[in-house]
Amino acid sequence: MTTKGGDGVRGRLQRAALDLFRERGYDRTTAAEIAARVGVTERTFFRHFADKPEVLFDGEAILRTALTASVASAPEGLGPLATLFRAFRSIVPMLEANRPFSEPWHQVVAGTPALRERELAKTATLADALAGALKARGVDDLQAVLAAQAGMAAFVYATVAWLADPRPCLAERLDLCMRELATLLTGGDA
Amino acid sequence: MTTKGGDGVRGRLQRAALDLFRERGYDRTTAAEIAARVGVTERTFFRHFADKPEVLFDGEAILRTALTASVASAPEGLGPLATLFRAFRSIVPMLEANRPFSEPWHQVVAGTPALRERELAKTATLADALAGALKARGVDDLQAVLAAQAGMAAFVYATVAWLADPRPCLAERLDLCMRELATLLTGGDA
DNA sequence: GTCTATAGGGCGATAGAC
DNA sequence: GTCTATCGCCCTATAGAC
Repeated sequence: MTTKGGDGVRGRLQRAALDLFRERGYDRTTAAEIAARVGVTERTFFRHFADKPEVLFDGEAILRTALTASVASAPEGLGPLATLFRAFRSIVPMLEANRPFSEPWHQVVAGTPALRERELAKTATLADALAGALKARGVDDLQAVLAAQAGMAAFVYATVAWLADPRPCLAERLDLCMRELATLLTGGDA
Repeated sequence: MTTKGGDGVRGRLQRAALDLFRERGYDRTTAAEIAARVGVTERTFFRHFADKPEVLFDGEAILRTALTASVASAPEGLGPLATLFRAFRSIVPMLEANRPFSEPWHQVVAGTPALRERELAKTATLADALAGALKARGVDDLQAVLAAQAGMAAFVYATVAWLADPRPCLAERLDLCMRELATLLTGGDA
């Protein structure tokens, strides 16, 4: 859900924002202060980001691209959930490389209602994209939406737990969540 | 996710807000205008609702109370998903009675990014509460969270489809979504 | 209730890249 | 010349402080 950001103004704004949110808290930090730390004006901040929360949510688009590409290239005949888990596993290295940035990022987001709300919106966008990618493979609408929602829930659970404690590793946690999901759906008497 | 609201100032503010959002759109409507239509000041609006979007999201607390009560009173030994579906079925009459209000409400919310974001937050709160209610019955954390998320996804899908088209009825749509959830895994090898 | 700071949009001006 | 990034200033509505 995050990325380090490049060397341009945009990336520097993102890192300055995270630093300031950690120092003073999200609502005690103004967009003008973030901009000032980077040496640009408040107006420039809002040209890069539609609103204040958006400065911390650049990463969703990257994850979305990687995950939908994986779904599209999955072998024929693989079931919807299995296809999704293959996709999640494929981005594990990316997430592991990004952990030093994701860890403080997640702490700030988790502790700030306005940012949690935006995170939910981004997660929903991602789930929608995954459902769409499944539909492109011939999965029907309802199945695609349910698989994407359930799969995302497992992915988020695994990721959050792993950010709180790196052991066991993310791949192991993902496998565990996926298996629990399977037993939930088949084992329970609905 | 909604309620008609009573005859008090609060309920009248909610209905005035929905009307105005439909007439002019959400962002072309100010909190002061909503207050004025009801005959109170802007300050009174913000005494009742923490922020502007909140005026349309009173219903979540009511649903949450009803659903968690149903989960708590479910028969022993019922599986997590079955427990949730029993709860969803129990509120079908309430939702059907509220349909005349929910239908325009959903159109406004679906068409307004700021409101969709708030709706996701409310849905997440509801899912958290359901996971908590399952845990109180002895379901372990991961299973409870996954069941609550998957169940909510099915519930939302059924409700949205039913708001778009009343036939088949909500109860039938719910049953269908629940059954599809169970067959998610059988379609492919996870 | 009143007063105020901040979010965030509109618009034209400026400066460099090409 | 155009295109793009930034600035600066004006504005209103939100929402918190008093």
